[in-house]
Amino acid sequence: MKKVSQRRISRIDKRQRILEAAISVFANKGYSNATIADVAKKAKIASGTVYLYFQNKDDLLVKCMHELMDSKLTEIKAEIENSPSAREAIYLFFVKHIELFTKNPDFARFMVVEIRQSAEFYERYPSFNPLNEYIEYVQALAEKAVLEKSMKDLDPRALALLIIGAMDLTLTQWLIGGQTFDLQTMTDNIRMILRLGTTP
Amino acid sequence: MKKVSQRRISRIDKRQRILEAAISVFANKGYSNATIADVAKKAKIASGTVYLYFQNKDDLLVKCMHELMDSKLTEIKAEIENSPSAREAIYLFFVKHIELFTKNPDFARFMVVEIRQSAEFYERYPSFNPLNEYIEYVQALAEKAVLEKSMKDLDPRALALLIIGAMDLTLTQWLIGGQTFDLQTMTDNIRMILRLGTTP
Amino acid sequence: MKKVSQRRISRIDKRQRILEAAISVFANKGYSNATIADVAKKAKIASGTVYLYFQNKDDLLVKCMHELMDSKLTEIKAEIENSPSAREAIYLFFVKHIELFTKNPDFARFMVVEIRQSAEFYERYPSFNPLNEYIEYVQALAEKAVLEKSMKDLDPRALALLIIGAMDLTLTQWLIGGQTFDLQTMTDNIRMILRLGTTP
Amino acid sequence: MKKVSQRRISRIDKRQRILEAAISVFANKGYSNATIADVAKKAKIASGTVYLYFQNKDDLLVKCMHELMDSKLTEIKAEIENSPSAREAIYLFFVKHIELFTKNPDFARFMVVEIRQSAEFYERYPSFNPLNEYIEYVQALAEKAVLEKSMKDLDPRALALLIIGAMDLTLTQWLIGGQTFDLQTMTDNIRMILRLGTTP
DNA sequence: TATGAATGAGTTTTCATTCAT
DNA sequence: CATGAATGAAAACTCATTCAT
Repeated sequence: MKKVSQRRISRIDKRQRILEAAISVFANKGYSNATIADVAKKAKIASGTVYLYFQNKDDLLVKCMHELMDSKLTEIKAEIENSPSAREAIYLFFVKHIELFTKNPDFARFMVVEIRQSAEFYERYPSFNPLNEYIEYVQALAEKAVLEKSMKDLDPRALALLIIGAMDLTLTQWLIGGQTFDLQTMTDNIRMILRLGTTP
Repeated sequence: MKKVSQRRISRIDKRQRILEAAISVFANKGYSNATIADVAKKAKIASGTVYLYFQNKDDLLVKCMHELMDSKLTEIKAEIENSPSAREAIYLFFVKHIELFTKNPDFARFMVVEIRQSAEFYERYPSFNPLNEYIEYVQALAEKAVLEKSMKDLDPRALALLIIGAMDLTLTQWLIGGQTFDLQTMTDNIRMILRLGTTP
Repeated sequence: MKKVSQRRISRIDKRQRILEAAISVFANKGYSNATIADVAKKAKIASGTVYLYFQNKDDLLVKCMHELMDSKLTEIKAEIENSPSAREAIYLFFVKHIELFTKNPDFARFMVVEIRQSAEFYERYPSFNPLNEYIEYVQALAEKAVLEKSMKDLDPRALALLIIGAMDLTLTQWLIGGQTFDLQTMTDNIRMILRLGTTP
Repeated sequence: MKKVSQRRISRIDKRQRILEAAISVFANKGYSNATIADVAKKAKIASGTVYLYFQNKDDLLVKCMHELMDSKLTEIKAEIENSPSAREAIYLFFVKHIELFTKNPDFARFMVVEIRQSAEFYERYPSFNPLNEYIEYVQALAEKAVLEKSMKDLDPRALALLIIGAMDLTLTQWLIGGQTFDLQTMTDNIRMILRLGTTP
């Protein structure tokens, strides 16, 4: 309402615009081949401006990661919070994730391609493991499912890796294969696996 | 024994030395951050020599990929060919893969990190999808397992993506987490999942 | 006076400075032996800056050519426009050209040496024939002279090639011979030839 | 007849083959863009072999120059030695030169393009001025013609530069223009000029 | 805040030249 | 004499980052 807060909003907007531009550019050209000038052009700002919002190119990548993963995880969580069981929640997690990322191939490309970086990158940014939150969330759901007895007694972390690994590779193949791919079969099979060995 | 054959052997050796150096360097610094000079230094040759064996840096990456994937797939196949059932073969595939790559972290790092490249890279090298052979092989095993009735009736391709996706993410987390990770739990759970819904 | 116009002027200045540096460097080392670093050093800028004003080294050469030929041709035209006859204009063209280029040996060297490029260069830059304008201009003068009856009935194009060919080789020999060369004799003889076979 | 002399012949042949290959390659790609490997390939020898016959790439260029200019000058001289007058000899010199070089565009290209080298090149190879012999020969003919009174009293050196300059530029334009060019007109005009101001 | 011109370090790639065979 | 694999110096070009405006 006040000018100041309007300004702040505009500042946030600009930061957001840069992040979105960066995700798109990184997704399509790859982090190393993308230039700050590319990002600036897409965000319709001068390249120097990027450095008013982010420390450097690496920092921009890390912030893109968190931005994307956090916001998507929040969206997905919201959509599955009313699931009847933890098992169903895991299934829905898979489905919603696939839905969300196939709707926006740039996000999918970014997640699948850029999330893996060199060993050196991990050393430089030790906190950088954007999949962790994902894994931990699914792991928590799996723990709940086991307690609920809605699922066979599998190790929760193992289950989380299985689900997210499958999700990730499914998206990868969908992207590489020119997006011709039967995603439905994949989700059906995941549901079936989750039900295996349980009574209902 | 003859000069000629000695030369040819040494030529093959040199090519191999370059490939191995490249895999190691790419694994640790990432493809884009690695320089041809790094690779040459590691292979103990002059940097120009790399270009006698490979067209350019991209070509070197592609050849590393094929070299690594083909040779490892061959090794794994050899080890599991006497499995009592296709189901067991799939399980062993998982185990052997994990074994083989954790024994050589450079290979693991190379596989999980460098196998993903930008959309532009895939457009430039349409044949570049090194996981394809892996997926197809596991898919074939899955088809056999379903026929054998040793496994529940899951879609073979879906199962292949599940297995390899899990394998890939397991290795990724193992690498990122500083190689402290209970791989045994993971393999046990995979075996359990493969057995789910079957009689024996 | 305003900042903006100052900037623009300084931009044009810089482009011009690069062109002049390039002409000098190319003239002395030859296009292929000259490096962008040489040019930048002479222009007192960073080498990357060259690429803000020119696409690449070839482009820089082509632009030097046009810059030099166009500006010199304009200068010469201005000096001979009041000639009493077309025949005299041709003679003056020769004299002024020699004067202009001997005053600045870099230009001369650039013109006689760099104007010839490989067959490949002409294929890549089909518009690149900087002598064309020169030839066409003299040809036009020759046509006029024939109409004026101030000259014998020679083919205008042939005459243009004769004049410019002589001019070019004269400069070449003057340059190679360490600039000891009787240019006066040459111009006198050209005048005499132009008069041959005419009444006055 | 003896083995030894046969060998020597084969040595000379190989040297000749290299020279011819070099002229062709230099003519088409330009000296700087041509590689020793190109030349060797064209001469069907190994690249190292070039260095058994020539000191280095520069030396090869200089030797090509001399080879070409000397042999062609000799040919032309032989063809015009029976001319009725020195004036006619000059005219024939022009005609034969054009004939000889248009018959072999590689030679023409080489002569017109590669004969001009950077100032640095002339400094490194002070004896390198392949046109000199040409000029001196025509100059001598001109002196004779003046004595014979078959030509107007022009400075012989000036006339030589005029003739050879015209010749050179005529070839240049013929080459650049894709070899569509009326050479006959040019030679006719040269003859006319040579006759100007003389009685017969 | 925002700009975008300038910088110059860093990288891929080429190729003349050498030398072991 | 002939070979051609290996070398490594050199050069075009790119781009993250800075800073004067």
